[in-house]
Amino acid sequence: MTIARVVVDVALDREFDYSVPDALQPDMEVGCRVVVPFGRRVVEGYVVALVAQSDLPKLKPLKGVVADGPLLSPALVALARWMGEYYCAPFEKAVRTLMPGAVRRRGAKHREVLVVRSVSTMESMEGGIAKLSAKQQAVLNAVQAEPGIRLSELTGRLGMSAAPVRTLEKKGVLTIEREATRRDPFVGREVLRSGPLELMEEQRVALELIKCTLDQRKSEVGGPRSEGQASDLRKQHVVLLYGVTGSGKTEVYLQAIDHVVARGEGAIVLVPEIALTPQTVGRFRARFGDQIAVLHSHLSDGERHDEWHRIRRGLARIVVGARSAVFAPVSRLGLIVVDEEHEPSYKQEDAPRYHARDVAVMRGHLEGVPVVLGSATPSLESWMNVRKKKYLLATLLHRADHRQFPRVRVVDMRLKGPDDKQKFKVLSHDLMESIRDRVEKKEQTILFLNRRGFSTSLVCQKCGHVAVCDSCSVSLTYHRQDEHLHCHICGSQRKVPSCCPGCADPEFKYSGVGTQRVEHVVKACFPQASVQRMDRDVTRRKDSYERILGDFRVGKIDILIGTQMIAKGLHFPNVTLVGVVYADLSLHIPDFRAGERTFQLLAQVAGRAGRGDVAGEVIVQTFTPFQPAVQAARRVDFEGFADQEMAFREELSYPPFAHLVCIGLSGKHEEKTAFSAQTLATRLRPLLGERVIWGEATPAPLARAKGRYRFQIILRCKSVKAMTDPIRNALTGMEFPGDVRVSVDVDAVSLM
DNA sequence: AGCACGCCGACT
DNA sequence: GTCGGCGTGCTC
Repeated sequence: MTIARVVVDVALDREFDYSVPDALQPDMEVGCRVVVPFGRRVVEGYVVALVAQSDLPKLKPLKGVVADGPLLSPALVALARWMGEYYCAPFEKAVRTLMPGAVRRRGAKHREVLVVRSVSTMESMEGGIAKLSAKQQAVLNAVQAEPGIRLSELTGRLGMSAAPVRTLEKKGVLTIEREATRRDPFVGREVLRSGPLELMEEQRVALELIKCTLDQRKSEVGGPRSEGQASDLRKQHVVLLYGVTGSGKTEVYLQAIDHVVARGEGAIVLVPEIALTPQTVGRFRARFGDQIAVLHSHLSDGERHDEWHRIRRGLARIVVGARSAVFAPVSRLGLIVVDEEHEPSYKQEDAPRYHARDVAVMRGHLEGVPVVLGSATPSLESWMNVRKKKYLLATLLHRADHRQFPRVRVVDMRLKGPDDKQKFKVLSHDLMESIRDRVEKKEQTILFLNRRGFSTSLVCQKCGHVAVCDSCSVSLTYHRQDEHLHCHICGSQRKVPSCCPGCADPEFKYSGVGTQRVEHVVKACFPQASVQRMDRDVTRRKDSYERILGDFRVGKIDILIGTQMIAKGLHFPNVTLVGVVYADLSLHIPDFRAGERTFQLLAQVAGRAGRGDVAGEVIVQTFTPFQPAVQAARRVDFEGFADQEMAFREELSYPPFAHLVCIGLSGKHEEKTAFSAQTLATRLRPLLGERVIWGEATPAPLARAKGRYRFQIILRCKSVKAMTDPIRNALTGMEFPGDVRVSVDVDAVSLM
């Protein structure tokens, strides 16, 4: 007798066994969607394994199999299993992660959520509004304040079960409905088709290497395995494509995909969320037309649902998407590309906290498919794998667009001599003159600063009081536009006080610089130039992102000031100057990767400058001019930087020389949370092997966020299992007081 | 997640 | 007493 191990839709972090009736036996496959009795109910789920034995003596029989075949391939089920195991997450959660919510519900073209609304006041009056209990009143107030609020959101916020809400529904005061979210199409924009470009020598070599791994796999699938010199190459299914900015990595991807598609196979291209712009997608659509499907977080559920099924049915063979697209149900997958593989946004920040690049490598391994990782500034993890000969390396050191590398100048911003006022100048003399020069020549300038707002903080000069967020341990940022103080962690905002809350003095001083301040200064210095700021505050309105970039492209804007979002992959030929206003910003975050981040950022930003005939210029303002990351960026020297940084990492057993696990605990009560962290650490410690380097339970660098206190325990070891197995053991059966939540972050990319 | 069960205080 | 509110535990 076969037994089906099933993960049910109703979220329980468990698997359930059912016996399979003979009649259903033929249709039974791993990945099938099935209907099962569950308590007094009947629910749907997925078959994740077929086994012969069960721990339980009596099993209920399966009710049925959903007709349209398995939604998950066995390879994807295996991938979920690995993911749950490796990232210390429940298997059930991993399975759910493989499927967009929009797809999970059968028959529905839309995802449905439980949404609560109050019935119109007239009707609820009949029910007698006076008779409500305190809890019910609280529910009603919350619902009236926010009609259409999600049930889960409501109960979470009020800290109660769903029972009072259901009671109110019975009374007819509220309605709880399944709400369907919007429909389909992605955009009505047409794209001009274009053919392949001619490759330069380096690109050709890179493409050949990728094709070689592709064909290797083909022969492997086709015939019996032949041992020999080829086996080395076969094991290495990952190619790191290290190519400087402008070296034409994308063209290599496109032609590799072409090769795959010609064989009737599909491909997945992962792109960082922030780079998933219409331009990027357009480039792929121009080459492959309707064969392209997109998957990213800005799609509506309906759109995601439709794209997903287009992929599954083979109507679209090539998927371009962000992180979660690594799970796209491409049948006959032939290639996975991870562009900008070093990007931290590939890490999911809630469970399962997977890294899409690493999942891609694992999926490639499970499905016998090559994986191409591309970057101008590879992660040290990938670089290490190249050194250890686990990955193959293809290098593009020349620019395909024949642009010259920009000249990078580092400007020392430290105060010299007593004449200097104790004042941080936003723009140094050098940068100012360079901008003036471009404005006169009608060339364009980009100014980069990785911080929004006007000033970092509001400081009282009398008593030193600093405006701090009530629920997060960060100082508030002053935004000039609305005269408000904003918290960049929780998003709360308040009016600027008229006098100091500490000593009632009306004198305030703003310190630190944000993009708004830069905009202000630049506008004052160059009144004749047209200046535009671009950051999350400006871009919130839909389409403004594209509009600004459009204006910049056609030359309506002379100087563009912005954060991260202008640093990535955008290419404007008339930009001949890039200024980095304050390079140290990312250097001072309390994270061992600060140097790596800074180098990557500077290298990316520098890549924006220069065109064929005019060498671009990059001016980097810094207070730490001799910092290795800054110096390496000046020379555009990734390998030199990697050598130096690797030595430091090795000495301290940091990644990539060990894996790092960060256990995070958060809660509203500081003592309870701290105590939980200490208890967990004490319980965990004796379970850890000698090879694990462990830290004490300490407050996280961001000690409080959104009203929750945060503590962490950091472990390092060459073996992930040596950490996750003890963690799982320590955690089982452990109860935490109040609202204390625990998260386990394997290969954490941010330790904030 | 949803459905019973059973314990509580507030009323006929 | 009984009834409704609401926390708790279970689902192969």
